[in-house]
Amino acid sequence: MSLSNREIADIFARCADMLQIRGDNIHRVLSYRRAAETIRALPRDLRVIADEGGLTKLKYIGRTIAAKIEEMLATGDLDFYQRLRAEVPEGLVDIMHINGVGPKKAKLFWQRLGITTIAQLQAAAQVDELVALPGMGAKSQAKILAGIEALSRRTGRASIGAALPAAQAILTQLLQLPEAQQGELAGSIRRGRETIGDVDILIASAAAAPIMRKFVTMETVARVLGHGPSKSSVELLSGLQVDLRVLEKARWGTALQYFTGSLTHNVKLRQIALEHGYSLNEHALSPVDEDKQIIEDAEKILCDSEEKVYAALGMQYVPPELREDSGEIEAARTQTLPQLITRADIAADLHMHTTWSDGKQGIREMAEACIKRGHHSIAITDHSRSLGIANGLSIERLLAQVEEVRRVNAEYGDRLTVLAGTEMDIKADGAMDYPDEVLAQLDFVIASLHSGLGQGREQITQRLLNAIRNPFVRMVGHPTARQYPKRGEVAADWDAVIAAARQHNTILEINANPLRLDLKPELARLAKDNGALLAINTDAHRIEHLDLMDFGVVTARRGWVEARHVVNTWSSERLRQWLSNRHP
DNA sequence: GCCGTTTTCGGCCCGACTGTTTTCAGTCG
Repeated sequence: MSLSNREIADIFARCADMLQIRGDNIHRVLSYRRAAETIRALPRDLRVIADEGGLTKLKYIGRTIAAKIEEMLATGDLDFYQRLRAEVPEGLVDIMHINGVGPKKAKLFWQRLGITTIAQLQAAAQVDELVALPGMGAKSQAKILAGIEALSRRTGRASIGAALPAAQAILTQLLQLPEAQQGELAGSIRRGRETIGDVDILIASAAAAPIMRKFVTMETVARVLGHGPSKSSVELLSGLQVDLRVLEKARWGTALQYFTGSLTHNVKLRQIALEHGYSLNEHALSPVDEDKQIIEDAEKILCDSEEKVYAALGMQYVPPELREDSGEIEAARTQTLPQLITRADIAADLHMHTTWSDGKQGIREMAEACIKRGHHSIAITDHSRSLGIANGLSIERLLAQVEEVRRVNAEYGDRLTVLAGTEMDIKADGAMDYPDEVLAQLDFVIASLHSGLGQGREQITQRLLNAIRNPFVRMVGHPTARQYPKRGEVAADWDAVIAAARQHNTILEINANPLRLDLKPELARLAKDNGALLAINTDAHRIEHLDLMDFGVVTARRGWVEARHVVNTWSSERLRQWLSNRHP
């Protein structure tokens, strides 16, 4: 049996943890961890890349790790991993993920008390066995117990759709304090990642204490995890962890850059700083000598904006969404970063539902709301007849809706173009849910996967290709069908899907709903690099959902997407023109 | 174990907080 990208990444991550517990060279440990991250973010199947002989061209994958990938692809297992497991009990990896426990403590519990599972550790803590260990005490033991409880409460990472409003609410509260001069969200939320581990907030102020005090006493705080003069951490009642840092306004640029990350982006930036003769940290650029030691009495460069940090390193300003060490550093050094799409470029929304199927508002209400949001065109795309649970439209109802849409469209004249469409199911057997003669009467046909999502790679790929090749299908909706945290993405040959989409001029959607964000950034980037058209749509089921567009735009930006790649940035005229041509 | 606009060898980011310590190790981001 063969292993998926995800499973291979997990095995490397576990190897890294076990190597670290064993006490191996930390840089060797980091190599495995970086390789795992590379594989996790990969938009393509490792097997395909391996067959092309391209494994060692991937970031942080050299000859040794490539050989291990080959072994896993061929045998479904990794001898190196099995040997590590024989040496280091695997339960220690879980123990290491308890907040406050690292590799050293995990090893200590194992070697002194024979503990190899979280349950054993919890039991030992409950009968005060940990306090006697070197470097441990009553507080450490209590912290570990709390950490175990937190781990069981934790449902994993929060969706950005849930985390962003919570984070903004806290930022707003803190900015109301007279001592707060400036504030912003940092970390993965600022980079627009689909899921958020914890929230980072930065405030500029000359007086940190009152801001920290306010932060740790907010009514949404469940417990205070740390409380120092420049940094505090809390866990909210919702389980979300929030970190706050307060700093001088003069150092705002270095601090915001530092705390926005990502880790690997920052590591590279620091290396570039050293090439320029500076040590870069959250406080300043500090001149260094030949041994890379900071020259104590030399004058440091303070940056009050991120632009100044990048400029000091001879680089273009890198938008936060690109800071993932996926080529943006190199592009910024050669002044060749893309001109990323912005919310202002979006002029249409081509995927939304109404009361005809499972939406909450009628066609006119959605149309009015879209005019308010500045769109020149929308597509009404209710569910098709197979999706009974969503009140999908029979052919008769669909044709009645088309008439209704035509009337509404006529009423709006030049103010708004309302396209008659459908979000049609790609059925489990690969057939389209409406016959071609019905589809021919529509302006905009979306085809989406809603059922049979557990099928194998070949079958799913074939279903997507059927849709893409259908002459009436204009777009594939939420192509991977993932829904966070309910289900992962379907397995498919995305190279083939994207190539067909390009050949047949079929749009691939970036669905803006924060639970989907599908295509994900890596696939969106692959799609635009290979010449496929994209659209960013809200899939709104009610008026408020129309405002989720920002999440889609951020996801597109993370995929290096420019306005020219996205159909719903086009003018009304160009869109009409494009739709009037039957595609090949 | 990876990587290379000084390098195929010798590096690999660095500061804040906590708890246990009397000057520091471990953890975290």
